[in-house]
Amino acid sequence: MAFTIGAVAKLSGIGLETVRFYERKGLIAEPPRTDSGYRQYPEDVVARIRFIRRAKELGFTLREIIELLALRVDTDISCADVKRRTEEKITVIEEKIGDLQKIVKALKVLEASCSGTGPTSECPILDTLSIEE
Amino acid sequence: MAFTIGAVAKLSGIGLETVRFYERKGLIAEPPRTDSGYRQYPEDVVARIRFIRRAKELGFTLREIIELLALRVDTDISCADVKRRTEEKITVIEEKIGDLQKIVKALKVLEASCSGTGPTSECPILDTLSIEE
DNA sequence: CTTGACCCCGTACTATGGTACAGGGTGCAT
DNA sequence: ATGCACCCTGTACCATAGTACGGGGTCAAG
Repeated sequence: MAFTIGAVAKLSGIGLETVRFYERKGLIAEPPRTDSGYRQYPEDVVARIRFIRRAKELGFTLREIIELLALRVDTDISCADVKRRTEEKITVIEEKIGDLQKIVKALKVLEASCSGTGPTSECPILDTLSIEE
Repeated sequence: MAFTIGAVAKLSGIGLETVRFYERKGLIAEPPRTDSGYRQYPEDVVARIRFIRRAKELGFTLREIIELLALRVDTDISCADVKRRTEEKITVIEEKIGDLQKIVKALKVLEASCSGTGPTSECPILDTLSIEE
């Protein structure tokens, strides 16, 4: 028993339009159709979409997820490639965390410099942003 | 002596097209024009664009920067508003850092589970992503 | 045999922050 | 007076990840 697109969307927790979007983007294969043109999904597409969802939650972009999915079926590629991609992703995210921590630090300095009283014309935060360096 | 758009772009370190883009978005005012239609910028627009650049570096979106710039000239608004916005921004960014740290933690668990040998069909990283929860 | 829920396609639109033309006009120096 | 750098407008395009909608066809229950 094949799934309709609506059933797939419901079971995998994404919108129906998103299923078609993923098909267009090559994340899921074009399914067979009924005579009337309705998509007929094999059950495993739900697992595939859940894979996509989890990878997205872990910060992989759709492009990267396409690559991860391709790795799964390419027997010439070793598990080491997957491990390497994971390590690269960790590095990139850790860099992003570092950037954001610098930003928070700078914002906290600004915040501490402001007493929270008086007009904006004397606001040390805006003053600091306005200073030409 | 007014600046041409090219001079403004060079002095403030952004692209010429971006200056026009900021004008369309309401980040900088429409400048007076010469008879032939050339934009004639007052010098302070350079400082304004630098303000925009620094605020962007601190994680403010263009929309938020428009608001910050508006606060500067609205005398009815107090410095406390600026401080509050800064605090909100700090909170949002700290939440984002927390999310990314969770992601890194999860990726590190995956990475540690993988010996880096063997085919992808036995890769614990892909297996974990594939598990239905 | 009709009504409502579901499906089809194609296109356009959302937000974010720009970038890249095409097809002109202008300003200045040689 | 002509060549080159610079400017103008308007529109379209980039990536990212979808969402919305119009105008139609289909399926199943009552």
